[in-house]
Amino acid sequence: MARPRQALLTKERIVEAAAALIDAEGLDACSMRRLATELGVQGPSLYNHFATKAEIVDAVAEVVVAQVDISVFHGNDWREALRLWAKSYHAVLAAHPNIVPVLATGPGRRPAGLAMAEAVYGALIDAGWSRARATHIGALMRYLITGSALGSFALGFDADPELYDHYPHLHRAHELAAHRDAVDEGAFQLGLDLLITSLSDRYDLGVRR
Amino acid sequence: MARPRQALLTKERIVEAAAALIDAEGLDACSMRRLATELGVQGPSLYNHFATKAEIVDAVAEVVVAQVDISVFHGNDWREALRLWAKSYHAVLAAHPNIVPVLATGPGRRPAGLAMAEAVYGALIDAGWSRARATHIGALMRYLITGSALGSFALGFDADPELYDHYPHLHRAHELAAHRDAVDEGAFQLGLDLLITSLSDRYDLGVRR
DNA sequence: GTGCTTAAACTAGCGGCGTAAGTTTTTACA
DNA sequence: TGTAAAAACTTACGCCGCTAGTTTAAGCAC
Repeated sequence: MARPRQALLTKERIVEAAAALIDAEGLDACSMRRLATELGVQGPSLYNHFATKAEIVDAVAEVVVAQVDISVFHGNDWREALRLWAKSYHAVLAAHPNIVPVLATGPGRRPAGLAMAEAVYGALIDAGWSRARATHIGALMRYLITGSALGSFALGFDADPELYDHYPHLHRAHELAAHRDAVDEGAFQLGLDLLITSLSDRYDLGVRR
Repeated sequence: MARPRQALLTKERIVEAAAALIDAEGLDACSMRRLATELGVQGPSLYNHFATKAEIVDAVAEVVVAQVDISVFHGNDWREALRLWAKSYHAVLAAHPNIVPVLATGPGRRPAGLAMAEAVYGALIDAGWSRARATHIGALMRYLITGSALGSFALGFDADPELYDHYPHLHRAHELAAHRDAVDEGAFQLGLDLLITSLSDRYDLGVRR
């Protein structure tokens, strides 16, 4: 087939298919040939629309980050805004866990990531935090959110019960996987609570740097 | 060459070379052929000592985690122990950043990882935290530590100043990379402080579940 | 309308990847 | 001393990202 009368591919179609493939089968499954197959096309044809595979994956990351609600930074106290944003971010990553390793390396040049950084940092600055502290708080929130999204704590423990025979306190660790949601959600909620309440305490004491 | 009079490879030599290669050039550079070359051997020879590449990488992760100081859980108050352990863990990961993605998926079946989980969880249980809360706190610490080790927050922002023209609060974001250590260390220290002091407050109030 | 440039598909192929299979030689033990 | 296991080798398979060159259609200038 040479150039078709109607283009088979668009950037949007490619990104959509890549996102679906990554969600369904993981980053490794999303090879250029496989992705092309999903789109009914040969592998190298994708290079007519993206220069590299990294650009495609980046575009997927972009649409995922764009789903995070940053409107909460308007009209809310910085504490409440931070909490709502973190929950939204966490929920988005929970819905697309396979792309998290890409996001964990930072906003890079992605508009949605930069817009999010702008919103978070701006809100903290406007609240009166020093530039250094606002940066730290932003980084810290990212550590918590991506750290929790990156690998399930509960699933990090092998399910083989015998493995824990020699670790007296871990004798029920093989049950963690069954309570995955409660464990991982509970830890995230606790972390968010602890961080925001203690930041709030400092703030109220006037310690903003 | 057939079987040599003196074995060219041992598990230890392979793991040592793999660790050095990963530290120096990253996970991607550590291919079976490349690793074999470093050891003066052909690629498939490695399979006489390890069944898969994953086993080699896992062994590297094991020796890295084994460097974390878990002796601090003996003879220290749980708060102080947690703080000292977290700093040690953080320092180890900072010294071997390229292996962090492997650790971030959890202890799996690695003895050092399990021993660490045992020490942390055991200390929290012994201090009087409920099983659920001890699990949450352990997970939370891992989120903070691996989250901060995984990707530098400071380096996550592209160095191109023009990129930030349309983000009023980010106009100095391109300078972050230059202060990478201060930013990343400051955020981690802040997070550790906030988490431990607020956990300590709850604990002192008798809220241990 | 004709001709030129560009776009978007194709096929073929390069070097690298993890790993399987089979070969050769040495070592260790019955 | 004969045999089995160990540890190196070579060869090869099917993936991978990506490049080069080809073909045909589309869009635009004159």
